[in-house]
Amino acid sequence: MPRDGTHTRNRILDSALLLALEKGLAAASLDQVIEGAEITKGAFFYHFKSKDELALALVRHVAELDRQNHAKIVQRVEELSRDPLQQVLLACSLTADLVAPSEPNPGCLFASYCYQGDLWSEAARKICESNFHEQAAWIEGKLKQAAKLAGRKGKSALAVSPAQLAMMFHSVFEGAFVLARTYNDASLFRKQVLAYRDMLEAVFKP
Amino acid sequence: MPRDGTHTRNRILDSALLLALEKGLAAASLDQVIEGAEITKGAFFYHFKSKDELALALVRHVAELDRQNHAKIVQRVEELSRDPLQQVLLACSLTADLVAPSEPNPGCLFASYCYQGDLWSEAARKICESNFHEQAAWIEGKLKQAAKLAGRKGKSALAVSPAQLAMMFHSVFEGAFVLARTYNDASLFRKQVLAYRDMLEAVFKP
DNA sequence: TAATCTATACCGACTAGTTGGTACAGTATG
DNA sequence: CATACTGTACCAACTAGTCGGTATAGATTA
Repeated sequence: MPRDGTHTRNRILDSALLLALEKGLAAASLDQVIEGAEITKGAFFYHFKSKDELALALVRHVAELDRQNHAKIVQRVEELSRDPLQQVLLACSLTADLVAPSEPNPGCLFASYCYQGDLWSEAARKICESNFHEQAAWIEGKLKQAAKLAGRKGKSALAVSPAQLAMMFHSVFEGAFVLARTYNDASLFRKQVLAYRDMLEAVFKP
Repeated sequence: MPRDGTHTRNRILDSALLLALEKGLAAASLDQVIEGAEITKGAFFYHFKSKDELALALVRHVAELDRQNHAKIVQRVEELSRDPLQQVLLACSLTADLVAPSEPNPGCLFASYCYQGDLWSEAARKICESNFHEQAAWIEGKLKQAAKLAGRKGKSALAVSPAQLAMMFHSVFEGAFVLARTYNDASLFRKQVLAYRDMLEAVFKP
């Protein structure tokens, strides 16, 4: 099938993502990316004109997958419940299941990039920020609705603002990966995301 | 002052730390470390026999600073309050002040290492794990005391276990750095750590 | 329908520069 | 005289990136 290059392109992206999560894309040489994709140097430079371009294409690729995943979770959660707080709690549970405990290098490409100055271009940063913001805005909106509902039932102000709670989702999400790697225990990711969910519930429930 | 080599050694460590937080130590060349330390190649290899050895010495160095800092916070906090929950909350506040909002590259060396496979040796991992564990164990102990105290006053079980709450400190701590870098806003670190504190309080208070 | 042309997809040898690391002769200090 | 360097020259291995060439599929032409 010499006509369709998307197959090769995707192989390159897959290989690069694997290496990026294992050792960081900056530390991975093009030769390693090429070897992983089982192609040749010529093929690589046919699809990407530089390593920087690959790096940017990779964040774009991952950001798109992340966006789709979030959309799927939102859709699923809207089907499962009408209560905004329950929707957020369910979304946390679904996110916790995202990472299989057997995964060898659980991690987030965004975090990997942001600790590697060379790849952390303004363009890459904006892509990550945009993804974070979109998801945080969804959570924040739901939590504001939940706060309003709780208010009608005669509740006092929240201990933490919906905006900070929403952002904390990503703090815990990203931090949980660091924890999992540091303690060498992939199951910690799941546990921490679920702990965040329980904490969220506690802030609203009482 | 040719008798004391610790000065030069510290200059190398400082230069390496700066570069590690800016672009990752793997991406930083020895020539850059040497230039930053304002020494020569000869001097570098007099003190460290390889880049790997520098990397390990650097985690050790940072881990020691971190340990000292934690000890200082614990001491300060024990002076300020006798209540275990208040002690933890105060410790969070002091930690939030750790990072100046003007800092150019706020971040954690441990997180930087753990996303750069080459540096993430088992030795380095254990050093990070040990630091994390020591601090989490302190928080967990305090929270268990706090839970017991609250129990005497007729409280029900906690929404989240002290162990998970204690680990979440590092999740939020590490995640907050990623957030600060992604949103390009160093003040987010402080806000997230304080939000964690408020959430902790909410879990215990009601 | 065979010959020619064109674009896409890919190969792999090659190069110029950088990397971590070595070697070693010299110097200043306590 | 040992310690703590400076300075420079050097090396093999690796790096990103280049370049001329090839194979194939499909459209155009004779």
